[in-house]
Amino acid sequence: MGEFLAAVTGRGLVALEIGSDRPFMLNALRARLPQADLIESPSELRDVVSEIVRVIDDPARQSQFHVPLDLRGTPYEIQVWSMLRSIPAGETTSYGTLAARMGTSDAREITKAIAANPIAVLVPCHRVIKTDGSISGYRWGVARKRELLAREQRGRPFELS
DNA sequence: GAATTGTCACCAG
DNA sequence: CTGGTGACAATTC
Repeated sequence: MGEFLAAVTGRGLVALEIGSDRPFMLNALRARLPQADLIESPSELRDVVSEIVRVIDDPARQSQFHVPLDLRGTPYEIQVWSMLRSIPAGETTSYGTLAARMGTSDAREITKAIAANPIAVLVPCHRVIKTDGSISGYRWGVARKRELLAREQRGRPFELS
């Protein structure tokens, strides 16, 4: 899937990026949290990383605990991200459906909020696809979105029409 | 699948 | 204000 970059604050996980260029990802992180003093400490992230690995490796199995998330965004974005977290593994929704649940008819408002999601996988924005069922875009590459969905579908292959 | 059209918040100029 | 632009949607071939 590529390299993962996880970052936590005192409140919880604040970023989870996927990519291939470590220095570039670090720069992006610094750009997003200019005030932050970055400390590399793999040992302190051990629990977080193990949960991420578990969610990716075996999405069907419910994860044993939840890493607290330090969601930073507009209230609207945070509300959208919370909805995403209620989508179970193996299921998908469309932008339009979420829009309706938020009371707007414009799927693009939702799209923007979702696209701003800083926490890959644990905020499952990859479970949102187009109304016709086709895979839409993904900040971290459509190929990764497809891979994540394929892994989640694998756990429940008989629900595919 | 691909192409076309409708549509609208957002942003740069 | 104008024009370009989307992690969209509905329709059509």
